[in-house]
Amino acid sequence: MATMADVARLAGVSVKTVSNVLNDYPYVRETTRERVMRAVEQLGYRVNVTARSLRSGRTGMIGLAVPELGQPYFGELADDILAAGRRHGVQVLIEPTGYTREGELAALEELDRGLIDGLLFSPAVLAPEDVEIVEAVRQPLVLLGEQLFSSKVDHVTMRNVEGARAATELLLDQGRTRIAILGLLHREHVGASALRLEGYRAALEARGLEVDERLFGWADEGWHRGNGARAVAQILDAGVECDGVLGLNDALALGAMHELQVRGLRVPQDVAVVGFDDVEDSRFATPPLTTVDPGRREIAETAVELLCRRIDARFRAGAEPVEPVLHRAAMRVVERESTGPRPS
Amino acid sequence: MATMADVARLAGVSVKTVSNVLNDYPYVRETTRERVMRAVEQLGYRVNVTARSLRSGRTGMIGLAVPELGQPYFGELADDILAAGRRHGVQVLIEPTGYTREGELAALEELDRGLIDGLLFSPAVLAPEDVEIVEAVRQPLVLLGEQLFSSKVDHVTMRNVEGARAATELLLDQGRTRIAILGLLHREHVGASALRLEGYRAALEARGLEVDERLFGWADEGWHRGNGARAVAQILDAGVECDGVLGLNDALALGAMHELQVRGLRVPQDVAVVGFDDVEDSRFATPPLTTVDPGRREIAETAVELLCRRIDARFRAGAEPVEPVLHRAAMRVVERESTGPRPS
DNA sequence: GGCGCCTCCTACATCGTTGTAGGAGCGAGC
DNA sequence: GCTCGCTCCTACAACGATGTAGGAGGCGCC
Repeated sequence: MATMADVARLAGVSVKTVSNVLNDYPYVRETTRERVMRAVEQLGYRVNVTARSLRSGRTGMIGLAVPELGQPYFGELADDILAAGRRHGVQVLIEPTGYTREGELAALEELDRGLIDGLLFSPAVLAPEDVEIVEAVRQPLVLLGEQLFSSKVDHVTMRNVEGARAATELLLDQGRTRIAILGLLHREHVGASALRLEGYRAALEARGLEVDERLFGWADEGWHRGNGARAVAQILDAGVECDGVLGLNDALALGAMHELQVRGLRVPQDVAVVGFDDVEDSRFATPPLTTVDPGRREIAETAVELLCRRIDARFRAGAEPVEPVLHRAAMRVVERESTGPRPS
Repeated sequence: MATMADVARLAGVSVKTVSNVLNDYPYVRETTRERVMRAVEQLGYRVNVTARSLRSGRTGMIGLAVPELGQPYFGELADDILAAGRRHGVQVLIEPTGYTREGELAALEELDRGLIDGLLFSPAVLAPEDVEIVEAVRQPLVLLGEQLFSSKVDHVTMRNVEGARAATELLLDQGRTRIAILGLLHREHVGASALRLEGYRAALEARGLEVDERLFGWADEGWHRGNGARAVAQILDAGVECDGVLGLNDALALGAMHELQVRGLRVPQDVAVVGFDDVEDSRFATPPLTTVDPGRREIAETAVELLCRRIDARFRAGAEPVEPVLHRAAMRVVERESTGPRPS
C-alpha cells in the first residue's frame, strides 16, 4: 500500500504538501496540485484512516447500540442511521446489546477505547435507576427512546403517547368503541408499552369512554406476531365484543389481523386494525396495515446530527458547554386499508 | 484520557514495561506487574486502539457488506456475524450496499482505507461478468452466496438447490403433487431464485412428475409477503389446482399462507406451505411455518473464521499461499405445523 | 575469576498522518 | 533600497502504541 511519502517522492514535493493538497489547503500552486494528484492517481494512493485518526484524535466513526438487528424495527432504524451517518460523513459501528445489561454496559465502555467518537444508545435493559451510569459518560452520547431519561444527556425520542392517542382516535372517529390494545407488559412501567397505553387511555377518556380491561392483550413473551394473534384470540374467545384493535407494534397488529381474518372476520369492516412503527412489512400486508409512523427517519437524522454537533464541540477551542437537547420526532398516522369507517 | 506514559510515570517504570504487562509478556516481575496494574486501575487507563492499529498494521475490524438490514434475513445474518466476530475477537463494520452497484463497489474500496482488515461481501448486484473486480482485490475477502463465483476467492454459501429439493420432497412425501413455487424472477439466472427452482425441478423429475408452469408464481417486484399473497391468488384465481406451496423465501410463503387462510383454505390440510430461510417470524406465524434453515449460523461462523484465517496468514512471515475454500453450509428442513400429511 | 545465560527492564525508532514554525521568493509601498 | 506582506513550500515534532536492541544484575558452571 502506498503512503504519502511515496506520493511525495514521485511528485517531488514534501509529505506535508501532499497532505495539503488532499485536504484542500488553499496555498498550493495549481501546477503542484496537479503533479501531486497525478502521483496519487498513479500509485492508487488512499489515505490511511488509522494514522489520520491517531494524529487528529477523532476517528470519524460513531457507535450505535441497539438490542438486535433481527428485530425489523431496529434493522430499519439501523439502515436509516447508517444513511444519516453517510450524509454527515461519519461511519457507524453497530454494537448489538442483545437485550442484556452486560451488552449495554459494554457498548458504553467502547467509548473509552478510542475507536468511536460518540455513541447513539438505545437502552432496553438499563432503567431509570441506572441513570448515573450514563450521566458519568464523558464522551459524546445521545440516547434514543424514553426508557432512560436524564436532563444532562441529549435525547431523541418518538411521540409514544401522542402516536397511540392519534391511532386510537382514528379508530374512534371511524365509529369503533370497543378497541382492544395488544402488547401490554406486566413488568414495564416506563417504556414504550406504558406510554402507548397512556395515549390509548387519554383518547378514550377524552370521549368519555371507559377503559375496559377485558380489551387488554398481554404479550410478556415479546412483541411478536404470534403473541398478537394469541392475544386477540383470547379476547374473542372470552366473548368480549371488539371492533377495533391497536397493536403496540406492527408485528402484534399483523398477527392480530391474521387471526381475525382466519376466523372469518373482515378487516376493516368488522374489526379495524392499527399498528405502530410503520415497518416495511406493514405496507405489504393484506390488507395493508394502517400504522403510526413514529418518524424513524427524523429520529435517525436528528440523532446523528446532535451527536456530530457534540463531537464537533469537543474539537473547538471555546469549549462553551452545549445544552442538552430533547428532540421528539413528529409522528404521523399512515392510513392504509386495515382501517375504514364502520359499516352501519 | 490517560495514556501509557501516564501509567508508566505513576508506576515508576518505562512505557514499554506497561505495554509488556498489558500484553502478558512473560518477563515481568510479579511486583512490577502489580504496580503497573494498580496504576492502570487508578487512572482508569484503556489502551488506545487507534494507536495500536497504526503500529501493528491491523485494526481488528472486518467489514460486512450486505444490501440492507431492514430485510429480516440480512438483519438476522448480521446479528449472527456480529456474534461470530465477537467470538473471534474482531469487530464488524456493517456497510449497507442498498442493492446498488456503487454501494457494492464502495464496500470493496473501503478495504483500501485501512480501517478494516478484511471484508465479508454478499453481492446482490455485481454479477458473474464482474468477477474480475473481486479477483483484483488484494486484501482478505470472503464472498457470501452464489451470486458471483470465482475459484480464486473464498466462498461460503448455502445449499440452495438441495434445500429447495428437500422442501419439495417433503411436500411430495406428504402426498402433494400440485406444488406452486412462488418468487421466480424473470431476469435472474444465477442467483438464489434460479438455484431454488432447479431444486424444485429436480425433486419433481425424480418422481417422474411434470413441471407445470401454471404453478409458477412470479415476484419481480421483490420477495415480500404481499407478492407471495398476490402470486398464490393469481394461481388460484386461474383455477389451477394446488395442494402445496413452496415459497422461495419465508416472506413469500407467509404471504401465501395468509391468502390461503383468508380464502378459507386450511393450512396444512388443504394446502401445505413451506418457506426458505428460517427467519424468526416464521416461528411465530399461525400455523408456524415449515421452512428450510439454510444454516445461517454456520455460514456466519465459517465466513468469519475463513476471513480471520486469511487475515492471520498475511501476518505470518511464511506467506505460504492459502488455497481458496468453498464452504457450503449444512441445510435442514425445519418441520412445523404449516405442513402435514394430506388428509385422504 | 571469567564466561555465558537468563531475567527484567529501558531507550529509541517506527507506524502514516497532520499541526507548527519558519524560510524563500516575489511584488508593492515608502 | 529596504521593509512588509503574501504565497508556497519544507522540516520537524507529535499522536500513542509496539518492535528491536541492548544493558544491568544475578546465577551457575568450568
